[in-house]
This record gives sequence, C-alpha cells and structure tokens, in this order.
Amino acid sequence: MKESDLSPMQRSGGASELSGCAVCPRRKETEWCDLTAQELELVSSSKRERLYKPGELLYRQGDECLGIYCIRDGLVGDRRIDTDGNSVLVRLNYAGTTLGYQEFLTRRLYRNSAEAMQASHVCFIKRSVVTQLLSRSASLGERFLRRSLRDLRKTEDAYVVAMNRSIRSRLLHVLLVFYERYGRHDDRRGHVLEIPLARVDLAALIGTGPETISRAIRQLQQDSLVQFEGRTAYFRNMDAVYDEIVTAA
Amino acid sequence: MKESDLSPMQRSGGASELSGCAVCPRRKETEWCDLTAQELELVSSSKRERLYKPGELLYRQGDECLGIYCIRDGLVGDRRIDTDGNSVLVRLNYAGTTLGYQEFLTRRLYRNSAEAMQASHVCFIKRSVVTQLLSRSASLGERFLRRSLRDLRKTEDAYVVAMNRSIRSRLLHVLLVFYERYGRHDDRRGHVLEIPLARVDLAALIGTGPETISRAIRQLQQDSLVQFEGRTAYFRNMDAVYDEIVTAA
DNA sequence: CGTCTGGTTGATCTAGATCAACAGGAGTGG
DNA sequence: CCACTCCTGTTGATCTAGATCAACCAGACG
Repeated sequence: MKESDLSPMQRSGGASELSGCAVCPRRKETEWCDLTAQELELVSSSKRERLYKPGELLYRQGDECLGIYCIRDGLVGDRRIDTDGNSVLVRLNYAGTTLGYQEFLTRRLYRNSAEAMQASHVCFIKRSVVTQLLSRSASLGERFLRRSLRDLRKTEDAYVVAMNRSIRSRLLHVLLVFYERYGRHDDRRGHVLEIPLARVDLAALIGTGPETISRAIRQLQQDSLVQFEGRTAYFRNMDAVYDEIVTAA
Repeated sequence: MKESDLSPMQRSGGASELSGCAVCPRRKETEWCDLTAQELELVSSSKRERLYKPGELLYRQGDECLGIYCIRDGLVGDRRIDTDGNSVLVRLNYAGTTLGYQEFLTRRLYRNSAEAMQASHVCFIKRSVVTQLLSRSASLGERFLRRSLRDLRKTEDAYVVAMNRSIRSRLLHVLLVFYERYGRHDDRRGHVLEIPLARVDLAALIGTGPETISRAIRQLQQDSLVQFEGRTAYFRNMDAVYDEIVTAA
C-alpha cells in the first residue's frame, strides 16, 4: 500500500467536526465514562481519528502496541491467523468499545489483527496520554478490570459453545446475538436482521469455512426457521429458534 | 453425601499447623503477594482451610459466591456442564492460584464448578475480608486486573487452538504443558511425565470423549512419539513433538 | 467484454462421535 | 478366600458432521 492511498479520510487531532470526546455520543458506554472535563480535553486535543473502510486493518497481529483505539462507530473484528493461514474471528467489537487495552496494559505485541468489518470511525489515543489518565483517575483502572472480566466471561462462553454445539446451532446463536443489536421488528416483514458480516467472516466467526455456512443457511431455510436474502435475514419462527438454542443440538 | 463423610480433614481458621498465610509457601506467587504483615494476619485469622479428595467440589456451578478460594497445594479444574450433560474442563488451576475471583468481583453466581482433580489443600477467605483488603491495598485490585488479563489471554489461545487443531495435536499440546510443570528429565528414562489427570478428564479438557483420547494415545505410541504406561508418559522424541506442535495438523 | 470477488452447489473423504462389548483392578460383603 | 459389582480404560464397528476440492454463477468493475 502506497503512502498516498493510505488515508484519504485521516484527520489529525485538534478542532474538527469529527473530534471532541466531550460530545462523543458513545462516551458514556465506554471505559472513559467518568473522566473530568479537563481530562476529556486532554484526550480530545491529542487523539487522532480516522475512518476505516471494510477490510482495512487498525493494526496487525505482531505489531507493537502504541496506544488505545476507541470505536466511535462501525464494527471491528479481532482476527487471529495461525501458522498455516487459518483465520478465526475471535471477537467482534461494536461502537463504543475500547480496543487493544489488553496489549496496552500488558505491554505486549498485538496478538490479533483488528479489522474493520464495516466502515468504521475510530479514534486513537497514544500511550503517554492513557498512562497519564490511568495515574490520575483511580476509577479508570477499575473500569478496565470490569471490562477484562466481561471479555473473559464471553470468551469462556464462546469456548464452551464451540466445544459442544453443532455449526447450525452456533450459527443460530450468532444470528440471535446480531438480532438483539441490529434487528428490527417490522409489522409487515416480521423480525428482520441486516447481517453485519460477509459470509466468509460469518464462517471465520463460527470457526468453519464458507461452504459449510452456506449449507447451514440453506438448511435453516428448508426448516423454515430463518429466511435469507443476501445479507438480510428474516426470522420466520422466533420461538423455534429460541427452542433450538436452549435445547440440545 | 452424608454430613458425617463430609470432611474428615476439615479445619477451621485460627492457629493450626496448616494455617498461617505468612508462612504459606505459595503466597509469593499469588495476588496476595504484597500484603502487609498486618493484613496477612487478618486473612490468617479468618480463613477456613480444608483438604479435598479428588473429585470433590469446592463449589458448584450456579452457587452463590461467598468469598475467594486459594489453592495451597494440588490441582483444581473449572468444569462447565451444559444443559445436555456435556462436561468441559474450561481451565486447570495449579497450586498458588486464587480461584473464583471473577464471580467474586462481578457478584455473580459461579459459572463453573470447581473440582479437585488431585488431593488438594485449599483455603477460603470470606467476602467481608476480601472487600476490606481491596479497599485498603490499592495494588490488590491491580493484581486482579493482571490476573484477569492473563486468564483472558489463555482462554483466547485455547479457543483458537480448539478451532483449528486436531485432537491429536491438542493432546500433544496439553502433554507438553504438563511436562513443563510436572515433567522430569531422567538420564535413564528420558523425559518422563506423571499425567495429573484421569483419561476422562484429559478428554474433557480437550473437548472430546475418552474413546477418542484412548485412540489418540495409541496413535502417538505407534508413531513412537510418546510412550504411555498408565498415567506415566515417556517422550521418546521430544523434537518431533515440538515440530508437530508448531507445524500444521 | 474479460476479469475478479463473493457466494452457492455438488461430490467425495475423513476425523471424530457414538454405541456396544470387554478387560482389569479395587472394593465390598458373604 | 471367593464371588460380586463398580469403575476406568481400551478396543471394535459403525455412522455422520463437517472439511476439502472443484466447478460454477452473478454482480461489480475496470
């Protein structure tokens, strides 16, 4: 990638219509929720922000961690690629999520790549600033502790699910998770969901290949549980879906 | 289980030859490593300790969390059982590990059962005491943050491995982990390992059934990588083992 | 109008699950 | 001391979910 294509939308800190943590609509959901006005100003004035196109990487597995990323809008996946090229989506990070805090705090190299799954608006706060904040605000550390505990809990659950549920069941599971976040109930069309991922990524998230996902989808349609049209999913029988999640398979 | 068999070895806190956190050989490896003498006395005088036989539970998935457990000696597994009876060993906790901190800090019900995999000597510190310590010692919170980050990292790795390595490869992997902790190099017998788990539990750890483990073991013997005699394993060709771990399969 | 990319389908192969039998202790009780 | 059952582990036979390889199709894009 040449320097010139690097970032048509890149902006540096300071005053810009994109900037201003104080007015960031997501701030209240983040670890930064109880910073003082002064501290916010410190962040606002030093951060960099940027829009990423789908597929672009915020950082690459193995890179050194220079600070912390904060997703203002969009969707970013943690992707791990192992020695034989096998790629797994370890986790999805939604708007309002602080990214890379783990490597930041433990001072290690990034263990996953962070990839924009949708067009995403992301801020970057450099190490020195975060360090300052951590030393000033006692509660910030605690926020990160809670966050880490939550991530641990989720990863543990994902592990158990992966161990003993079928692909079909896991697919239903993630669809349901997506529905809770992005879904709509429309009187005409019923439960509708715009799936935020391409099939390949859906596959990587579940831990399989695109062919298998494709087949699983067809199955769900044949059993008239969920109907698919491109990236749009219609839940035909929500009760049956819930049933199948809690029960075996 | 009748009340009378419950705990022949149970001891209550106070002065006993088992007690005394100040002299606990494991303390330096734990989250409690930099408590003051006074704080240690507080813990020592209020804790309960007990020996658990293999198979016994410290607590049960779904139970309320009343405090924190600390493994002085032995081996304790976090076991998760899902609706259809499928049991998975999510993690192993070695001597010197603080157990149940997650549920303690988030005030939730236990999400896994804690089961002694070997005879284990375990201390219990009740909620009120831990809360006191947390409010006094600033570094204790940070220790738990680091611990949580480490657990997260490990679980994430386990997840990725489970997603794209074969059973055989995963078995080799855990054997190697065990070797690093329990293994010996003997001039006569080479690399020897006393496996700390029964086959069923080895299976639950890897996420399969005992039959499959049995076959995988036989395979490793046929390929003369590892030799087995009951719970003892002899690594015949350590280089080949490492090879297979880093390379594909 | 070719080429590319993302997705679907078909055919085939295999790792691993599942079911069933069995073998060696280890305890228990007569 | 033997007969019994219980428990753990091993083996065999079979079945299937899912991986893998290959072709193909439709829309996007230069």
